[in-house]
Amino acid sequence: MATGRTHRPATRSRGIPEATVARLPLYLRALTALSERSVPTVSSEELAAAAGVNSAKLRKDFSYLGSYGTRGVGYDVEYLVYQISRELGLTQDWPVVIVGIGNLGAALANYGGFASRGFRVAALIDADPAMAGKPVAGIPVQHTDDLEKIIQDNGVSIGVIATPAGAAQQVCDRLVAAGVTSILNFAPTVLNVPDGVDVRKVDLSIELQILAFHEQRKAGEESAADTALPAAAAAAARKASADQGPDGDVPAVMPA
Amino acid sequence: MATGRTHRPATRSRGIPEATVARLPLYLRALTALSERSVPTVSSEELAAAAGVNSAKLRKDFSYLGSYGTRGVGYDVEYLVYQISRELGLTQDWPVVIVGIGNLGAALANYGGFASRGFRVAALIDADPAMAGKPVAGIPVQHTDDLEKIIQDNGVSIGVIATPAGAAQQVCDRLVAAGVTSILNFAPTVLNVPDGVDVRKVDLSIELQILAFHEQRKAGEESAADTALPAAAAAAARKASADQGPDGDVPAVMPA
DNA sequence: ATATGTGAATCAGTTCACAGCG
DNA sequence: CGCTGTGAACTGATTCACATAT
Repeated sequence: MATGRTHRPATRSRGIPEATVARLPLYLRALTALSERSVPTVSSEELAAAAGVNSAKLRKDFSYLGSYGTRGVGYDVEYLVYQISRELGLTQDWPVVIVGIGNLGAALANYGGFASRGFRVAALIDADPAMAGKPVAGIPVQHTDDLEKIIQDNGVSIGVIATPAGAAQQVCDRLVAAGVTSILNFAPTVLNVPDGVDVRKVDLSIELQILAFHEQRKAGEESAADTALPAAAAAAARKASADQGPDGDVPAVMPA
Repeated sequence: MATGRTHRPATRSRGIPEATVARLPLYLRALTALSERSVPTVSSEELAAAAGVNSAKLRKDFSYLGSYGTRGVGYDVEYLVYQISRELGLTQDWPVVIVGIGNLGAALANYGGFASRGFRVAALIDADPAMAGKPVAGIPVQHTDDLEKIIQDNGVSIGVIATPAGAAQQVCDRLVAAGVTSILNFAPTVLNVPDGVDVRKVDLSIELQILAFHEQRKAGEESAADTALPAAAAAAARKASADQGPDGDVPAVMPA
């Protein structure tokens, strides 16, 4: 194996690991903050601390983009901001549609994070005829019937789904058919999409369940889970947060 | 070196990989749907398809929980629902507070995903005195001043931060000091927490930037198919702000 | 002297492929 | 048989540690 095809051309922007891509926005945010404070340069150590990662990882990440630092000195903040922005495709304008203007959709439309950084809410779409024409975040809601036309007229390639779960796949199919190739899904459903379409999901319920898992573990670390405790011990367990062993173990057991 | 932190090879299958934990809610959702349709058993193949993963991964995941399947048959739906629920800590009640009742916080309070599965919105907290007493999703908003008391009175161990970025760390510190040990952060900030506190973040802006990265690459790839000449056809899509402009370097990226 | 950039080592997660059980 | 459960191989990500450049 490994005959041939393994070596990548060392040119930048080819083959950046997914995990690295996912951290670039984090670095960018930290750098932007530094830029606003007119900090001219930053070391991998400092920047890593600001982004909440370790410095070796950060350097490795940046090495995939190219050699943008200066040995013995650090990284030029402005220059890095520009390079990362470009790498992420933020130097261009991305029109986005939000489908499903309920509580969440409306909140997203109003969310500042959308407007910043090259993302522009091009249209809001909802299935409820009563919503049609009503402005949300200053943008009139349009009816689902016109979805395809809206996508095409605005050259939209990124769609946000904030519909109820039951409608999500259907909306997704229509978005994809109309030309959308990236979807951010807030509906609690697994979306099926053809190859070439990226889906990222944001799922509140899943995040909470993951937290609950760890929370449960903290609360009863030694008692096996064989017996489902009635567990109203949550309140009692709270106080245990104060004590944390240095290298752990021997967690306080809390009887109800 | 690194102080050989051997993961605990506990007597039983304690030590479920993080990646597996993150998928359990997905399986649970698929199983719940089957359960509602009164499907008695399901194979790893079918369930994997419903959850959007591959079947080997699913079987491996389940193997960390124990041997809950029957060879030649599959998994008992009801039984698995119970086992996964228990593993995730969903057989108990988790009171949750939401801090920051703006558009997003209100949407979260109204979100159905919260109410289901053992999570209960115990309180809504906001810094705006004008909000105090106003009901959101049927729950009166309380003022930040009372945060500590609210946490303690309700035995809250999971907090959701939906404040503006500037307030998030401060809120986080107070939550942790009051006994919260799991935080779901919607604010676009890296939170610093002591050991023993779990943070998960949900960041719209980051997700969009990741999508933009892939989107940009799709656009650029159509022409650079390794064989074709550098046709200008798809170059139109790629705005080609390729290298630094002759004059200003200042990128026109505005943060928020 | 100092901090980057990167091979090499390590660790985590995924997939394979088949033994083992119903 | 069919389908689970799992060692083994593999792939990807992280961390280490130091040569390298300023």
